[in-house]
Amino acid sequence: MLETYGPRHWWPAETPFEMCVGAILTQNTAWSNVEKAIDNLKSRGILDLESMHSATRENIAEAIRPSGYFNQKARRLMMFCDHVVISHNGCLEDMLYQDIDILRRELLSLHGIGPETADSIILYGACKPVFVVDAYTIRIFTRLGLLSTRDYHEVQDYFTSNLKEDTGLFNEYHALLVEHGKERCRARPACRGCPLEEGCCRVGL
DNA sequence: ACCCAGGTGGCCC
DNA sequence: GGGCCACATGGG
Repeated sequence: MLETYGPRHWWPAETPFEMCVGAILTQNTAWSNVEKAIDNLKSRGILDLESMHSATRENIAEAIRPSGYFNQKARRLMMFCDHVVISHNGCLEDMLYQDIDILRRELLSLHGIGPETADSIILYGACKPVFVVDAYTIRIFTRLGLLSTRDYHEVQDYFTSNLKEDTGLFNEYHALLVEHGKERCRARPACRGCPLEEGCCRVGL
């Protein structure tokens, strides 16, 4: 995948806060829609912790409308901001640079942040070695016959017990799996990220 | 007119 | 623990 696609340079964000916002906005949503939402937040001047924390829910919701689930996600973003302000004196870095297990439990305690969003923030926001599992990862490895469970932590254990614990490796691997998973199958367009047929995708297996 | 997208939480059994 | 549902916009 690395040879085919090249380094992905993830996460596509200019600040840790923007990274966290993107992680929430991309839940079950195409990244192209998230980009529109991020641009709207930026042009409204509410893509930093203090500004978003003091913004109204309506203003946030209107800005992120293109990313879908905008009412739900506006609340989730506000709760994330509230948490950083209340529990970390408004300093996101203080939150991110904690012990990795403490940070994970803290993120999971927030409404609307589940295992994938939490791990994305830990890997790409805090730069700590946690393997991120998503729908593409499960689909690709199930098709390869290497996975027989869809349980998040069982899948995660499969990777972390077979890979060197390395932030750079985990960063690139997950990003490449997403790139591969998005690729449309040449033979059968309905099939994405299918590694099973000759010439089906750009990655030969 | 479909189907899917870098999930999560609630509810049911 | 697993199976369904709501949440919502935009692109193929």
